[in-house]
Amino acid sequence: MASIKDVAREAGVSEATVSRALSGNGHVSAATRRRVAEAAQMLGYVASSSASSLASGRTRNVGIVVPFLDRWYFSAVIEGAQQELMRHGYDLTLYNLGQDPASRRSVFEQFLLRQRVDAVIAVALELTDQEVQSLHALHKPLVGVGGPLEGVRTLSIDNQVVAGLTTGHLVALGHTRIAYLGGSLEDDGAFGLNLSRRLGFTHAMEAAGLHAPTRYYRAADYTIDTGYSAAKQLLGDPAGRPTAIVAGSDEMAIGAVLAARDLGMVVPRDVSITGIDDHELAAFFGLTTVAQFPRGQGRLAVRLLMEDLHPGEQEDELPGHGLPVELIVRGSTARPPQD
Amino acid sequence: MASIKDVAREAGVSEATVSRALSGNGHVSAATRRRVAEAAQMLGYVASSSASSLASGRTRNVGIVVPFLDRWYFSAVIEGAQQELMRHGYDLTLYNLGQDPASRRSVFEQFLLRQRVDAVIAVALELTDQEVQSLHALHKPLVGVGGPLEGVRTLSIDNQVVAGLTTGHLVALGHTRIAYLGGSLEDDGAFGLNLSRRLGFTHAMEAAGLHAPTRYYRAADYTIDTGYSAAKQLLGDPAGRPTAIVAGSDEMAIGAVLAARDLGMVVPRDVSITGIDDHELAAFFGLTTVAQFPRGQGRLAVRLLMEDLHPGEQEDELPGHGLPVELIVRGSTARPPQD
DNA sequence: GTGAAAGCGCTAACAA
DNA sequence: TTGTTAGCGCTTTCAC
Repeated sequence: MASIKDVAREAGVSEATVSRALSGNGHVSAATRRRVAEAAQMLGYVASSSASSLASGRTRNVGIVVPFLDRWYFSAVIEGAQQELMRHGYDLTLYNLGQDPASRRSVFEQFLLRQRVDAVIAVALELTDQEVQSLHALHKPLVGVGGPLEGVRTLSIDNQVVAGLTTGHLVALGHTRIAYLGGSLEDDGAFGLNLSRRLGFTHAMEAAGLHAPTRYYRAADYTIDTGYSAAKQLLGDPAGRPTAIVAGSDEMAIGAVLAARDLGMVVPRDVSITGIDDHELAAFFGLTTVAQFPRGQGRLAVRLLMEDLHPGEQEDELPGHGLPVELIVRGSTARPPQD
Repeated sequence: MASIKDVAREAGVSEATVSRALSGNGHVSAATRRRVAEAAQMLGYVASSSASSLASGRTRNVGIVVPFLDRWYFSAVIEGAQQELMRHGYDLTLYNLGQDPASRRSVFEQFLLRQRVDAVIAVALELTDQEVQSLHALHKPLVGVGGPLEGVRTLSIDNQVVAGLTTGHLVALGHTRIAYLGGSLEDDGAFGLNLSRRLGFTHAMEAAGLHAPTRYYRAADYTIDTGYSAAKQLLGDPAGRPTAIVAGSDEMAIGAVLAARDLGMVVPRDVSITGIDDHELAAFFGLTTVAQFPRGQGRLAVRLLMEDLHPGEQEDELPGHGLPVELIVRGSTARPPQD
């Protein structure tokens, strides 16, 4: 492995100059810069990140903490963050909390403290006060994605608005008997996510002068599976069943679509169904939904961090809290059956 | 941030002793070790990874290179690897090749060369010769998961065997008109994955004295979407249609299940369908499939690396090439219709 | 614009 | 078993 010393010798300059020329910090004449660049290229020199980190105190690495990996939303956020980090020459180190409490603890008490990262992105995390403390104690730039953390800047869509959008769409189509399929309020650890979406539904209904009876509210836990079961309950009894279902996520909506089909119903002729997310499967199932853009959220989180890490280099001002969302109308919604 | 010097002072020993006590390298008396541990605990000391890396040449970090993130298989492998790495006190840095050629190049020419990782895991990568060269040029332990790389140890299931398993299952049920739905042979970049699975099917058929006509071979590209279309073609014509479909992946199989339903067929009464993977959705669709265990593959990859990185510490011998697979029989397969 | 030199915080000989 | 010492390879003052 060629070292900075080799490059210096090859280019006929001091190590300090090589460092300056390659990093862009400090003034170097154009000619020297070129000579150094050529020497580095020739020798295949790439600065050792540990030496550089130790000397400068910057690691060019960002940590991302997630509660799961194998869900569409999380991997999309990670992908977006990674892409943007790479553009800035940063690496991404992954901390997955998982379900094991011991490993969870060690993330906060060991891994994040090793001075390996310059900043941290926390994705949709539900943390104890102490864990939030640990994050703040790092004294490093910190940004949350997808869920508010005590005293942490967070990128989050307005869940109430989002649920209102799909509900409003159905109301506009003429539906009056609309049911809501969402996360349970009992274990709404996820930052009031369940509550916000449900409130968005209820408010949009009220705004239209409508009211959903209690039995039209069904709980499921964001999987196709539980969405399927809940929807079967909802649609099983032909008398007084809803003509539309607002689901709190695409997975639950897909479950509802499949449940309707299994009951011999045709979507959207017999029942309209909406989701939230624009999940990768949403298009296949022709689901009307509200897209949020997790990849963009990951990218944006990185941009915010870069603003802290390299002040004055931002290319453009960044949007604040209201992240973009978009109602995507597909084939799963239509006017209610005329009976 | 407390440094090793602070701990040394607090514990009344030299820095070297602190290092030895905390890292476990070198002999330290039990009493000293305890004192050092207490001092470290008290001061909240965690060794700086860059300083430690620079001095020791070891980073306690492993790089994982993947072509995508947002697919079930990859995130599962990553999750498994991450878990196991954490057990060993290692971090995981993520390199996603993505579709942009420039970023792809910089992974091999910049990022991996920064001495940030002790070893590399390459997941289902299709690399150019030059890229493989770059990996070898790192002179670091290297292991592939899910696809052979020139001169790299690789963990891979036997795709031919796997396809043979599902085919054999259908044959045993009495099916004779069996179709194959798999990746196209034209762009079989994925290490002959498409070819191997198809061969597994063909051989199992031959072994049973059966033969599938050319029109029973249909190409799709591992998505629900394309599986759906291909299956519709296969099942659309009631005359001479197959009684069973062997799909080369669960996604394609799920597409086939949905296509059959849309054609008014009942699975498995009218047609049996099998997949490969045991994807997270397989259980919901009642899919008979062959499970491979990507999480376990990620874990195993790490174990192999740890054997190189810390020789003589392995807890148990590791299995070699034949990774475990298991035929999972669910409701999507049954005896063929009696006509 | 460039060089000399100190030092980032740790580990690993080597001595004792 | 423990301490002393010399780096690891870079960055960053401070001179010039």
